[in-house]
Amino acid sequence: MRYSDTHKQETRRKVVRAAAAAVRAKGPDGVGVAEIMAEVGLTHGGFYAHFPNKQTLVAAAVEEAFGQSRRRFARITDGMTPDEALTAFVDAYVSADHRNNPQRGCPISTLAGDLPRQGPLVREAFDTGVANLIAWLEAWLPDADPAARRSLASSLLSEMAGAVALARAVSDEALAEQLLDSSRARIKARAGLTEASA
Amino acid sequence: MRYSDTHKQETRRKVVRAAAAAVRAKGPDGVGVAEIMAEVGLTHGGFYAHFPNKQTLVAAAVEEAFGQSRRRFARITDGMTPDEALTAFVDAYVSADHRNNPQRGCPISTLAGDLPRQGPLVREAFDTGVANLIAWLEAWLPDADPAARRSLASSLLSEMAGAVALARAVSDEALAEQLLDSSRARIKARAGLTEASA
DNA sequence: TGTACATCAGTGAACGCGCGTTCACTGATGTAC
DNA sequence: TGTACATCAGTGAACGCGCGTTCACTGATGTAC
Repeated sequence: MRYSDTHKQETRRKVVRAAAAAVRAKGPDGVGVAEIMAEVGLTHGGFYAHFPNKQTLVAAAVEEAFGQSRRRFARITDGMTPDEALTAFVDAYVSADHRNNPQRGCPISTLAGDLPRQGPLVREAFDTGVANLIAWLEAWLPDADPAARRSLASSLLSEMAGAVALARAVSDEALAEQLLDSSRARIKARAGLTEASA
Repeated sequence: MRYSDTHKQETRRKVVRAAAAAVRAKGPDGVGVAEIMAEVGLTHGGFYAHFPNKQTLVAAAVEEAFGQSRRRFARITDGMTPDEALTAFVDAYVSADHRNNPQRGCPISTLAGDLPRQGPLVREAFDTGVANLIAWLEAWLPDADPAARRSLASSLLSEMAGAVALARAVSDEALAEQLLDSSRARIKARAGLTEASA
């Protein structure tokens, strides 16, 4: 079967999107090539018409996952003031919904632990994603000297990613909720969005 | 070969200690039973004289890892005031040394991402370790109402674990350093240990 | 317009490999006599 | 004190399985004539 000009690119896109979800849900080493191909309705043998190896797909999946998050938040926060945007971001990130849906969430909280064991292509894609997100946060933070804003952005990202990863790691629901609630309130306070209380 | 009364228990202990290091270095699914047994000078077949299955060993390894951390910090902070102890803890936790030595570090920053995919025995051991560490931190925090102290302890732990996990995840050394430096300074400030600056 | 052909995305069997687990066996040593 | 025996921690071959990757093949369709 020969296909139209764009068919191959469309298939590749579908595979990358399926991988972006699967990799976040099960980890890079927890999903198989065959599993991802089956999700798109294909067999595993065809994989190598699109990617030289699994690592390349995983790297593309990490990029796609960062891209999805970026686009979603750009859409949601469109037209908002920096304060409103940052509030929306923190509320969405440090939330039970995010905790319960890693497959469509931020790749940082899902994949950080797997990254040290990944190949250079994957790590490069991850580095870019992290640096971009820090820059994004910086841009939303209230005025201050740039170094302090950068440091605060780093610190807030570490707490956000840590809280969500920890909330997923523990099986005690009450503990998970406490971790999310505590960090959500304190992150917003630290970003100058509300007065601290919780 | 028949062995002395305590021989079996000693072997078991060695296996668990080897597993505690290996699991933190490579993740629960990244180490094999044969690899751990070989590290103790044994062959894989003997494993099942000590453990019914791999999950049980991983759970014991997680407990052992938490125990090691707890004992080390109890030793280090012995005789210190709460402020000194907390400072020592944060400085050691959010450090390049901790980042570069996951095999003898805190299991939370290493294993959080793997936990959702682990069996109930492992998750139980992890929950206990997290709850204990939060309680430990609480006890060191300056007076305030208990709910606020608990919330602050949760929040600080999330940032510490997140910063170390992120610093390991990125391959850009400068970015890793920035993540650690930012969080270390801000965590200490938040815990009332120094005036914020970085 | 119609036809023969080349293309190449996708198929599915096969590969080598490492994994967790099983099992028949070994042999040093504590114990019973 | 000396000896025969039972024990059981540890051995190493073997198992079934799933993985990433390879490869000979297929067949629908764009293209050349």
